Amino acid sequence: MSIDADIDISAESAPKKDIFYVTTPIYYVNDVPHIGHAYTTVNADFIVRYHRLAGEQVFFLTGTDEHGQKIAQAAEANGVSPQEWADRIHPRWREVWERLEISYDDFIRTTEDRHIKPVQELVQRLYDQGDIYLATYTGPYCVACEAFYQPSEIVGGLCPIHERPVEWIEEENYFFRLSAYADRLIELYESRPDFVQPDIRRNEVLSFVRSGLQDLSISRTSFSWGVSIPWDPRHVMYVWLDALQNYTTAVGQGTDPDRFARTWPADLHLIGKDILRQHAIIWPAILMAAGFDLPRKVFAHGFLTVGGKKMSKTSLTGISPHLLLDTFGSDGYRYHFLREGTFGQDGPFSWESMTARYNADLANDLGNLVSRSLAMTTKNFDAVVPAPGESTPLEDALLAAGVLAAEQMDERVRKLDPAGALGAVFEFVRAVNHYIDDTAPWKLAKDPAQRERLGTVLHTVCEAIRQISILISPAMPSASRRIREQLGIGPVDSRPLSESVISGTSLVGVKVTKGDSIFPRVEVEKPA
RNA sequence: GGCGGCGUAGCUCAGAGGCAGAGCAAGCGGCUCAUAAUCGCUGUGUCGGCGGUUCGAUUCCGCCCGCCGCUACCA
Repeated sequence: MSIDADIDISAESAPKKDIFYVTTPIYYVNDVPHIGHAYTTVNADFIVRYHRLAGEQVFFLTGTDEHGQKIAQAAEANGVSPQEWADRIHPRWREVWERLEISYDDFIRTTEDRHIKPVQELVQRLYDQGDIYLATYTGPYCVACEAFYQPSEIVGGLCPIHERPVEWIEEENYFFRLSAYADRLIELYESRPDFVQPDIRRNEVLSFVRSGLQDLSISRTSFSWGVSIPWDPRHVMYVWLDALQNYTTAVGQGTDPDRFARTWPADLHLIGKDILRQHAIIWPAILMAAGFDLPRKVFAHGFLTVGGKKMSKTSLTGISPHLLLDTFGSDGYRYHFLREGTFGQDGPFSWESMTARYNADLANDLGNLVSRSLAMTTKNFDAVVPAPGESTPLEDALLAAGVLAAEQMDERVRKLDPAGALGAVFEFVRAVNHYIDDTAPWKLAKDPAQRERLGTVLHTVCEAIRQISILISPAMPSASRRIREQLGIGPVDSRPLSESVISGTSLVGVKVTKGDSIFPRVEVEKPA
């Protein structure tokens, strides 16, 4: 026990993990952003903003993956160097994230020194300890995929994905001993069922690993646009080996031990289901080899479908985030992709359903609630929130509904159910509209004897809108801000919802300003 | 072929061994403060098909039909 006590003392001085760390994938600068990318990032931002709102310390990372053959090819086709190409494309991503109000704390680019150096150090270490070895690999290779295939997969000499001829390549490659980690990976999935979520993805990963793992080819000599292998510069790293490490290099891997200790492991790697294997198998194996802690959770969401079909690249790029942003704004955009469908499963996307949902929930229910409430406050009390008189069971019930919404939201965000979380908030919005109908303040206003009662009702409504402005802030930061401006109050505090939502009568005497509609209705016609 | 998932109201989806649910859309009514808004009321569903276990299954099991995912490196 005395030995333990000594350890405790030293542990006390060492920094401990105290930051909630969320990542998105880093996006390939080969592509311009489409709504699928934004789907991942918007959901991550919602989760992050919620945790910040609840008063937690958070670190939110996104970025761009800038190495690999496809980028070299794209650069060449455009007559510039790969680095120039990456420099030119990567702002396209930042622009979209700006417009979508993505509150990332850091944006990492894999071509930055702060990334490359620690990556090389770690890979060198894995080589030195025997996790990486040299071997000759021969097989069919698709340039577009940047990947070798199993001979059995090649149909008629064509790549199964791109349907173009594969090249038969013999290459001297470095390999990572992925197979050596199979047992530990299986143990990981079994002992921590939450590591890979949803369950269906966990099952896929588990059965894949159980079927046996081959070692992973982690270097290329056929092109040079990548992080070079430090002990053998003829080779550059396979993009995933480089890219995955963004999650650790961004938080101090090999450069800032204190920061690393406070941030790593990631609490959540949010990804699309297409890159599940890299995150659920390769990445943990690399981390095991490196001796780092493993992420707490890898969550793979589903894809958007269009017209009931899997979204193709062409249909995806056909729907630009900018087009939707022009019509619905960042709030409408974010709301739709958080609220519609079940996170984790594939879900349909259509302009019609997005418009319908926007008008029903945002314009009619919430926007109009703000509008009617502030109009009545303006008309009856010179735009100053009145002091409440005695409350009735109606007020008590509404207060309880607000508290319930906050509780349910908390529970559902932590279960990674954004749609459910917002569902709870909008149930409260409906309850407030209902309350106004029940109390009929426009009738009270006609009877001078009911002046105090009218004050109670309008105070209660304004207070409820204040609560709503807090609850929607992770989903719709701009709308939250605009509502609070009209209410005459400042930005949302960062503290537990139980405190901020239930904070009583702070609005009395505040001057409100009925401004522009928070959510103007959108016509159904889709722009050409 | 192997492993797994899905099939519930017009649409998107919840659900659970014991009287079938929500939101949207639709219809009717109320109200008039508000963004033709809000509030109330109203449906129809052989809960994919056929068997089995059970006092009782849409929920558990088997088979079948139809979609889909994974099966070595595409958000």
